[in-house]
Amino acid sequence: MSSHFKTTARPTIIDVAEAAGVSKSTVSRVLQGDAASVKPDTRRAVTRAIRKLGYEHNAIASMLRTARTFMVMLITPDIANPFWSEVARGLQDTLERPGYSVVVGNGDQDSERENAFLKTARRNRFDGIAINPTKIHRRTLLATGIPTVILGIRDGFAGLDMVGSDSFQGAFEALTYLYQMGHRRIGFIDGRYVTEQGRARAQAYAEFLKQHNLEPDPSLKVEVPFDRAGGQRGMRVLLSLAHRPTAVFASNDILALAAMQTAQEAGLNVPRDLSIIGMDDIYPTAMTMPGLTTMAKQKYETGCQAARLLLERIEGTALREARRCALPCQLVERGSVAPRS
Amino acid sequence: MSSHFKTTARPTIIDVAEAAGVSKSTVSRVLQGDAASVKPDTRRAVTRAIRKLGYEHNAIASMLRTARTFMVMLITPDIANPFWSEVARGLQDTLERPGYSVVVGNGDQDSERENAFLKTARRNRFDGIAINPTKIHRRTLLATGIPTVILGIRDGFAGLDMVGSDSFQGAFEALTYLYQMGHRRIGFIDGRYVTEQGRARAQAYAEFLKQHNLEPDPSLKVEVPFDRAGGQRGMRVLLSLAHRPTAVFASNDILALAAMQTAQEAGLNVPRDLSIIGMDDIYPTAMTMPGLTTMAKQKYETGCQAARLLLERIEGTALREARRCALPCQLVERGSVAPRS
DNA sequence: CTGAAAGCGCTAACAA
DNA sequence: TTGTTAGCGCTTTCAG
Repeated sequence: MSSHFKTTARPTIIDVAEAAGVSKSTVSRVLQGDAASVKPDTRRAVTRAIRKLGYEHNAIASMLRTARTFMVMLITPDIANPFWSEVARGLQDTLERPGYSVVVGNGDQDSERENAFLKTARRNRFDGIAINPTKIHRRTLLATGIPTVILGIRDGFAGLDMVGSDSFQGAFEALTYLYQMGHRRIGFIDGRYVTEQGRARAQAYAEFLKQHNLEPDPSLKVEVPFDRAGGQRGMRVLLSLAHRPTAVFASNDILALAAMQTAQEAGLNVPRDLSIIGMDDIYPTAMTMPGLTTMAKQKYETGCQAARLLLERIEGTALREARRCALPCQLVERGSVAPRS
Repeated sequence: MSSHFKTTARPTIIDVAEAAGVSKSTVSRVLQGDAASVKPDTRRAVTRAIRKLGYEHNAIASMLRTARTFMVMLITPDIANPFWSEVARGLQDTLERPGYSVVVGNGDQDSERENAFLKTARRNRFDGIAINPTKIHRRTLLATGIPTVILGIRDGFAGLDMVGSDSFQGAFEALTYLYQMGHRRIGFIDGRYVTEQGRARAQAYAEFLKQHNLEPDPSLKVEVPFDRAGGQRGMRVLLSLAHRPTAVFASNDILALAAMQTAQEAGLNVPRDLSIIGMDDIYPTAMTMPGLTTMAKQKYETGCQAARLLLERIEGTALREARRCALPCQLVERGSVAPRS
């Protein structure tokens, strides 16, 4: 079967105008739903002509004229990462109603790639940008001249709207929860960001120990890269300790899941022998046995909220002040944490 | 800190022309890298002016003129589904090089939503469409007049390029693998599609039984919806059988994972008491204990290949014939299958 | 309430 | 090799 698409010359607003016996301004008016300024009869005639000719509005032409594209660029490290794909979903769903499309760019923690997407956003005159910056600086973002919202709570982005999760609160509550379950010797697998960020969890850990008068034991805290191998290594280190922890908090679910797997492979029963709690609440946490207890970040909601801030900025209804919106993490109990035996 | 973005009037090609003392055509030529037809000196002068003025090419204007947008619409049921986000990644990575941006639309198995995205693609004069159609028909797609590639191997889309996985082969090999591991009594948790598709796996199951002279036992095959609850129910039914299977094949990993969890909750040891194999190879399969053995679909590669076909279609270098590309599934052994004891 | 006219910023013949 | 010219299809004053 041969493949071919109709390449008929599409009718323009002028064709419609002729067919309806009016001027193109009038057609344009009904197209824009300018209700008040077009007589019902005229409107009907135009509508009929539109349908008859199969006319389809050319958004490109109107973009050129109005300098509005209804396009938003979303830049995250990787859309295939379930965390970001959920944020993306929230952003898209919220932006869809008012008619925006979103282009997603995978920055891959790479300066050149992030910049390339920024460039596309500028060249294509996008109306907005939502970005989780890894290698991009505040100045660069401001210089685009395009309304921008930062995904994640980060320092060094003054003057830009920001929405993310309250990691400090999340980590603190995770630790407090373990404490309430009777745990006193709590390990901490700390993901090390490539960038400077992410100190919130470590600060929460320190603060937690202090508040509960727990002796800080350096051997209980292990810093690893933010991936499966890291979680594996972190757990191995903790298991090798003469005086093992009874519970472990990991900076995110990837680490926690890998840690749990590692503990199980070592013959431990989770949560009987060891409790584990993570952070983020990504898709796989419900799939394991036991399910992973975690401090859920509101990923979808983050995307929605980012979209709202961005819309206000684009439409100019926002206050001049940059806003910072930290959504709280919420405990989701699944089964990887038990009272200390 | 107040938020404000420079809203300087951007310089146009004319400003550059003036500054460089040439005509705008010349500027346009160097902008398009029309190397042969611009004297090096002139080119340099223009380049300098561009940099000096901070000129940035206006893609919208050139879209209007050239009728090319370098935009592609990707429509899948849900980008937050790890399966589709991987396909998306492949598509994006491949389309990025030649300068295309991709807008992702979440169809949600909803006719209206799918149609809305198609409409956006038309109004914005997108150059291409990649879609996994759930409620959209061939005619509608053809009528867009936009080069389109179907994601997934499906009937009823004659005349359109198509790329997906060979589910029949995948299912057949999964079953054969179980057979080779000594299993003879093999359960089948069959995901029921909303649409008519997806019979390939059931056909493979039937064919497999026949080839190996295994008596078809209706009680071993249970049809369920394609979600976690389905997998759970499927496994419960199989476990309730007087004569239980020793191995189970599930239509996809979501079902398989839920089934495995259910079996474990029932006190079975996987794979010692029961072997389980899935299909797709989604992200969480590596996170469970044991890891899920599965027939991997080449998701990323599907996206890449779809992009390639689409590019050929857009650039008109493709044959007229529609192409159908079925990528083979590959066995990934993780630990949920063991020889029959 | 409707029409005429002037572009938005760029590309692409066609001349020179 | 470069410039001139005529739009791409739409929106938006400004008149009437």
